[in-house]
Amino acid sequence: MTSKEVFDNIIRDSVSVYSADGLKEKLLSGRKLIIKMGADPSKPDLHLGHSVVLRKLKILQDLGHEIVFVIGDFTAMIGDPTGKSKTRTALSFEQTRENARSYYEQVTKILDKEKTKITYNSDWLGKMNFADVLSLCGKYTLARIMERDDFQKRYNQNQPISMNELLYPLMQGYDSVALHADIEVGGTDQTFNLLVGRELQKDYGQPSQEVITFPLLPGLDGFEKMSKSLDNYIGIDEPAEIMYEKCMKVPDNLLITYFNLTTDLSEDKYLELIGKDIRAAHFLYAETIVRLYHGEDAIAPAAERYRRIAQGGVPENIDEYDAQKGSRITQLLVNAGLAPSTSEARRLIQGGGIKLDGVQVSDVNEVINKYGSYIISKGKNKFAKFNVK
RNA sequence: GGGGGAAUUCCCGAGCGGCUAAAGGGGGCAGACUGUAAAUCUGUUGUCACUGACUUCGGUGGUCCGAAUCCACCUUCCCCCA
Repeated sequence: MTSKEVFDNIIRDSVSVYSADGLKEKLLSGRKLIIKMGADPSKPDLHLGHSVVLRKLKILQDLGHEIVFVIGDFTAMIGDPTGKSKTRTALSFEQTRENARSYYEQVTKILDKEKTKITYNSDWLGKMNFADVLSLCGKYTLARIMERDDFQKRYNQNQPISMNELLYPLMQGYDSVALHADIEVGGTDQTFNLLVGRELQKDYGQPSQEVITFPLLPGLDGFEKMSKSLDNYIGIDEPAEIMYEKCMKVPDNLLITYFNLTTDLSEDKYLELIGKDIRAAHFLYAETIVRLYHGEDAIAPAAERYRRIAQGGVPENIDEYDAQKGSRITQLLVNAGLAPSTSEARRLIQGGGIKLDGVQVSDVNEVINKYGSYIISKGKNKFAKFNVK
């Protein structure tokens, strides 16, 4: 793609660009641009939601621009700005480096290893003294900070907002100053923070970065945005067969969105199929995603496994556990992680959700009293094999 | 600094001395129906050695035969006044 084509591509697929003229000018200038993207320093589990932005970064990278990830290790030391988790523990230095390594590894499943750079915002934020901080704070006003919708919401609902949280956008914005970023990209939920960077650069006498926001991918539940903690995600690191299975679970009404945001297929390849045979369209989607992250060879085994389970069969390669003769089924369920407690295991049996070698278990006290191998299943697609010796 | 309110199980939220492992909703899990989708209906949702026992209602200590419910102190949050 040429710079012009990339520009058109971005304009088409982004939600907003601030400003489009500025972006066009920078892309056509022929300069090597510094493109920033912020990254959470907690243990990364990148999923298809992240891939939406990463895939655009790849296009920019292919044009020769420099992609810089900012690991927010300094910001993480202070706490969680969303107010959701009060108990998030501060990460140690070693943890942040370890997580960054893992982040880099996942990110380079999409991006070019050589052309991708990782930085840590503690490098500059950690060196600022109180006078520097005051000077930074002086460049912004409370009213402007309070424009951020989650601050506003929490304020109106009488939820606490601590002072350091108010500084979050400033810190993230200052990252752009420190990097001399030309462009910053992120999901639409990041809009406010990204724009603060734009303002701050101006205040520090730099040209303002261009900000591009991309749509958030809805999760498999069809309501929330895709996220690890809500367990509604398809991870880019997951085994092919899990990916395949999850792709089949994408809600029907979101399949177009998923095709659009996470694959390279052109609309004519899937729109008609979705209208005609939604199930076939799901298969196409699953194949496309598995091909993208695991290659052509991974498709057939994953599809085979899926089909077997869909027909009520038991897949190959399920987790195996040793068991003692006389063990209760409830205990085995806990051992295999199919139930978090024996109480839950009992409920599952009472609810008819547990099968032993394909036969529904009806007695919560049922015991395995013969030697051999047994397959216990929970629901339609969770299995564990037990070898009783 | 002064005054007033609040803290309940994953979340929201009822309960205000025994009938309370704690209403109701959301979410989760399982069952039926299906395409391992959605919608709908049903069950379930503290733990365990499970017809019983144990631990839970911000924390500590008390009153009482008995406390999520009453008292004292502490912690955190919100509101109003300054």
